[in-house]
Amino acid sequence: MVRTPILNVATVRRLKAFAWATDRQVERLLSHTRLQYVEKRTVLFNEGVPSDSLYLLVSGVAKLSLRSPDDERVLVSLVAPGELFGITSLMPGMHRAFRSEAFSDCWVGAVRPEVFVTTLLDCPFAEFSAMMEGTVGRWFALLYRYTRFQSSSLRQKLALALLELAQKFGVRDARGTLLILKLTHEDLADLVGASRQKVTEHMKELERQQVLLRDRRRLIVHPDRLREAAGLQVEGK
Amino acid sequence: MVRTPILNVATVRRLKAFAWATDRQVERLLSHTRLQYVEKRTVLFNEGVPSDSLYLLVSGVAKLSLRSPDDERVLVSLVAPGELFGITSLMPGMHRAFRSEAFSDCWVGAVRPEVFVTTLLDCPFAEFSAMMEGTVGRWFALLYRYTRFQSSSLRQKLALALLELAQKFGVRDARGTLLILKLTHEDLADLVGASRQKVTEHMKELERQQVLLRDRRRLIVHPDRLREAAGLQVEGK
DNA sequence: GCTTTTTTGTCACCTGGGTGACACATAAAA
DNA sequence: TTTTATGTGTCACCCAGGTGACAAAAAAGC
Repeated sequence: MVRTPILNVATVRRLKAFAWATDRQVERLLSHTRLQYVEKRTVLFNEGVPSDSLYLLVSGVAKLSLRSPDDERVLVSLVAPGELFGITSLMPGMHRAFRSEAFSDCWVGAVRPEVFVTTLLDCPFAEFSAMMEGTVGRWFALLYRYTRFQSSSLRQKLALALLELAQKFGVRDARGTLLILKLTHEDLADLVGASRQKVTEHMKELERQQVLLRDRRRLIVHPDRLREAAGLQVEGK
Repeated sequence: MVRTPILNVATVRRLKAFAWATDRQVERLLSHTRLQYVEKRTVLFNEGVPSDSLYLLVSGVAKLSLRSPDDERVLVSLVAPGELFGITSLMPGMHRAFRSEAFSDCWVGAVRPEVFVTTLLDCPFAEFSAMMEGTVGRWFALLYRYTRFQSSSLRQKLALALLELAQKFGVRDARGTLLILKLTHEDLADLVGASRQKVTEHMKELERQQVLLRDRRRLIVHPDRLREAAGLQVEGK
């Protein structure tokens, strides 16, 4: 059997977690933290599920990953002792962006995000989390896009980028979603990290397939067809 | 000449910015916001400089980018009206991660981050920003790594990943920095989004070049040589 | 309108990295 | 110790996407 570690203020300090918090705060926080043992390979949470806990890795190594469009596992990050993870729980109603599993046998501490915020910050959770969403929410979306880029073909990256643009800059139109900015193929190439020429080829191909069309220098995309053309999940398989 | 837009509560609501804030709060915030016109292609801030302002894009399109190891510009994201950007200013002492410039002529509102936080959240800036750093700081680092991955060779990605691991899991050792986890080449491959075989080849090559060595199944890396071998910035050119 | 500059479209050619296959080494299990 | 499973090292071969080059088409200046 495994020896349960002691989780007290000294331990937290040694882990360099919550460095900014006072001893009192850390103590209060710990009294609401439940320590759990997670055996290697065990999944702590899956991507897509509601997020209701914040985790502190006490010992071992945890792993964050996601499943790419073509069903491969992308290892997003390895979590070291002392790190907080499961941060989506700090944003209102946000679902887990990544799967988390034990890379080696781990001890983790779990806290409810409300407790975490109110203990360490003395401000209502709802306000804090709205603030988080309004400020770092988009950054998170960016990270999400980039992790998906990993292991995608150029065609898929292009689709992903266009979908994001459609969401940000699109207005509904009889023919689809009109992007209200003038983008050159070069801009798109820079955005997806590809060469201008190949972007031109793929764009042409996408026009041929009727998933997007151009009105002078403005793009009109058809999100659903785009998702489909790139083999991204339309059906929730 | 360009007509100055009116920046009032109604405008902010239309932009769907600060959706969670009350009218009073928005009003107060606006009274501390200076509106400025930024002409297309003008740089608002550069990566690496201290960050002392938070920006709201009022109209136009802004662009975030960074310079990759081999000196190419990577377009990280396009910012739409209503979005906040320059978020590094919310974390203590953090420098700008990206360059921001006007993609088209823009109007932007600039606020001091302290004002932003104290107005909308009623909690001391120092505490809030420490909290931010402790929670989303690492996510930010991840985003940073991924944006650099774009436009890097496998060799560079590997170097970047190993450097990150050395920072998280490394302990000083007579021979360099010892990584205290057992990693297979397959794990590394998943981390950088490459095939196991190629990772093996590059790792072997790196061992030959003495930038890393193995003690049984544990890696010992030499961060400086690693950075150099991958052509990353050692000198602050 | 006419020029100049910027984009787009399409080549032919090259290369980094993916794939499958298999031998060898190392570690875990029995 | 022997067996079995899991990593590592190295092939030969293929392909997506990079590069350079250049003509045609659109925009932007004038």
